[in-house]
Amino acid sequence: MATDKPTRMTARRRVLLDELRRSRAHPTADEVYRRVRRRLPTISLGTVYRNLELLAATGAAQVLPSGEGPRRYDGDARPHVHIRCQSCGRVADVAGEPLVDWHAVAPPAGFSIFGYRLELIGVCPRCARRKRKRSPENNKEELPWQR
Amino acid sequence: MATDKPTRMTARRRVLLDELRRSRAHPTADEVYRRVRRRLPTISLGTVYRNLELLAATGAAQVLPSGEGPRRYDGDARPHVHIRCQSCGRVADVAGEPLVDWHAVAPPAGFSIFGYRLELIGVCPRCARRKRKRSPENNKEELPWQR
DNA sequence: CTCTGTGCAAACCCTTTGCAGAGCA
DNA sequence: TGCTCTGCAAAGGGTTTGCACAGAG
Repeated sequence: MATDKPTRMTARRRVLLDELRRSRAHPTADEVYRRVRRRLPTISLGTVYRNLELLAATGAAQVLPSGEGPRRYDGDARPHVHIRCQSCGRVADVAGEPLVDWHAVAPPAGFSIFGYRLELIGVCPRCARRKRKRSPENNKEELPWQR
Repeated sequence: MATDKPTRMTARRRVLLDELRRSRAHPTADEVYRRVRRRLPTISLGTVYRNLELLAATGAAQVLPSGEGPRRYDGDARPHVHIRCQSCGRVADVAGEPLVDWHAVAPPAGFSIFGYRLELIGVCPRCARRKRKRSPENNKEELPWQR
């Protein structure tokens, strides 16, 4: 279950976390799976899901707060802001905390606010280039596990 | 397809939009479906999905920006902030724009920023009450289409 | 009359889960 | 040894889609 803490540091767990930390690509479970199979050819996708959730639950990694498409994971558990490419879904880290100030907002009666989810939206270099060259249509591109 | 504009105002389209506008509950497609069947008992869930996406694409409605769980729709297309209940997923409107200032942030080289997705996180009155009464466990509650 | 909209059901994508055997402490 | 972890495959939730017929303009 997602809320149980891992009690054992197994080989798969270690490799999974290592690969996640090596990547700056904020990969999906499937992308982690494909990459980690180089080192653990018999690992199963279910194990990848279980361990990513487990690592996130223990604070060793984090799940990206929402966004369209498949869930993305980040081996850097420190709180930081992300930017997501509108056209391909690629996610990158952003340096510097954007200012979010909600002291002037009025939540509906009875609601208490204790945080927020923020994600910047933009266009990644690759998609910007592609759009300039090709026609303004064709906004799809798959997201390879990069670096 | 999601990017085509509707060219005909059909009865189902009209009723769907009407019900969506009547609700303040930011319903999921399935919740819209259940409610709209009172007026259109033979409507199909597929039609609800198609039309909600279509209405959002034309600007008559909006899709809530991300969040866990099923997609939610809003009959009020004007930009405004939402707060989501951490324990039950219920969404409500927030009055007043929180300040988000990203001029001091540094996007990765080549990225251009053109917006953000922000959602406040909190606890709704119902869940706050439930937690006070019952034990601190048991965080699930289903989300009825309310109001 | 033509072309879009719709119901139906199957397909799809992503994620979770039950089970029996493998492996860590 | 005992309890967790894992692979496998099936199930599950939410959403999309192909098809043939119904309906708007």
